[in-house]
Amino acid sequence: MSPYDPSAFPPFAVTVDLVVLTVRRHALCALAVRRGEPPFQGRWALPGGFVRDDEDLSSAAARELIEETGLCAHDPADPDQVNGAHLEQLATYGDPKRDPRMRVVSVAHLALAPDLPAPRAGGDAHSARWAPVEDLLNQSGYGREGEQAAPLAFDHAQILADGVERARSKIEYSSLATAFCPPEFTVGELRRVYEAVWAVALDPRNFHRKVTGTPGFLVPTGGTTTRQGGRPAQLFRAGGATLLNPPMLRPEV
Amino acid sequence: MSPYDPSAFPPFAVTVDLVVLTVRRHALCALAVRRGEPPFQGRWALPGGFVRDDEDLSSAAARELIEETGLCAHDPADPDQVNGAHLEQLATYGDPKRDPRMRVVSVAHLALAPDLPAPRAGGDAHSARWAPVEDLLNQSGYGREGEQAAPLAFDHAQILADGVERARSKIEYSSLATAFCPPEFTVGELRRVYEAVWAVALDPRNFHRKVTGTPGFLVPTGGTTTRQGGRPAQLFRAGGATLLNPPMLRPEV
DNA sequence: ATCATAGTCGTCTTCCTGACGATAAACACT
DNA sequence: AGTGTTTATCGTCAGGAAGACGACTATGAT
Repeated sequence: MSPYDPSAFPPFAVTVDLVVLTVRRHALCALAVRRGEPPFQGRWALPGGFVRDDEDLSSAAARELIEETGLCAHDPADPDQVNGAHLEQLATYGDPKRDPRMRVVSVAHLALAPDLPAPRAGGDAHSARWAPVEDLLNQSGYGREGEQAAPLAFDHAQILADGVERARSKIEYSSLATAFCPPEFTVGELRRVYEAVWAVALDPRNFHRKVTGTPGFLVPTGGTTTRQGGRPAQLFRAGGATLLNPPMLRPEV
Repeated sequence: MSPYDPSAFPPFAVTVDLVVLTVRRHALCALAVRRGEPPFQGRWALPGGFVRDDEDLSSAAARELIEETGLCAHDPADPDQVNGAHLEQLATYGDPKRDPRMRVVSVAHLALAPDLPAPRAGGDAHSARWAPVEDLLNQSGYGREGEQAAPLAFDHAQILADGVERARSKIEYSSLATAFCPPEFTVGELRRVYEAVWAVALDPRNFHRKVTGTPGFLVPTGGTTTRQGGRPAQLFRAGGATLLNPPMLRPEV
């Protein structure tokens, strides 16, 4: 058996699927596209597509992210950044039966983005929308417009759940929560990100002490804002630190 | 373009590669096999192989693990356990140039095993051995027998480095370090695992207080042992807890 | 002027950790 | 038996971090 013999190994299709998360209206939301073709025609799914012949996995994920969200450019110098959004590999899903058409291995990626304008549909999708992850994962619940929420296509509910769990745990020990914020943000906005992702309420005073006291997490820009009403707040940028030590503590219960 | 048209997507070969870690003689070691065929003939590589047509990724990883280490059985009830060893997906590597022969996407898995007998060679490998990860990653160093250590084949040095980093961080906040221990072990043995994986020295008294004080981490079996010389130590089994809260703290520097 | 809303600074208590002293129980010597 | 060595285990103390929460500040709305 020659190592070059193509019959020596079974051929697979390889795709990337994207869990794109953002925080809108105090809720953690994911990008979902409606499938225009069978199987699962008309059902919601995660955006994704085939990896091209000469393309790295991360490049394919960045390309799909740009296509689906309209983010403009990818800085090749930082493979984890796509125009302000964070992008990382999540996990790979390869159950032989996960796609009824053929053997497909999907390399899922996780993207965290600030609140973006309404998504544009692309590819084989009839439409795309930001949906609260709670609605997408809770198939017995109802969507925003009162429609019965059907479960996501393929194994995308599992992929989404894994992505949400990754995001929830990663903002504990890294500064990734800032990826959900615009370039300049207030402590309160950052706190609302944590509250939305973890679905908990945090004490504003202890949160303020923690994030401003962690070296390298936040850098004051000097400006202030009144975006949220109330007393004006200092504006910050994300500092250079990526790992928070000690970490943010997620409340019990 | 029909969704069933095989020319609509490029075909890939999909493999699993294994980072199998264990602790031997106070050092973190990985399983390496010597390649018997080109490319990289004669070089050390991680064990691995093609995913079969009807096989899940985790099944393929478990099969390779059993083939390479001689572990006897896989309990389908717990997909993270292979006869005492822990197995989890690590990451997927798909650079178009990572294999000079063809387009190969490799789904790397991480296995943590107690000290096993000398490995048996299998598949296309001339031989297999446990090697300190430091030797395998430090291509300018020398191996145990004084031989010049060549870098690992393909991108396996990167995969191994990622696996080691995963193991190092995961024993901080999970009870996974017990996967490096036999079914019954002492606090001292567990401490030597942490010391080997992190390559640090830990205070035996504080370590003892920490692990025995964390609920669900360790369960006393009632027995004692004198395996290491000195005063007999209590024997423990791994408790049900998987997440350690608060985590073990890795010393700075 | 008063209220509602946010932001920011402090205080107090509790818990956890790191540093390290002291004791206990085995073995290897002499 | 006695002494030293090794490892295990318990205790004490000081410092740091986090939760609970009081107090004050600066805006806009009524």
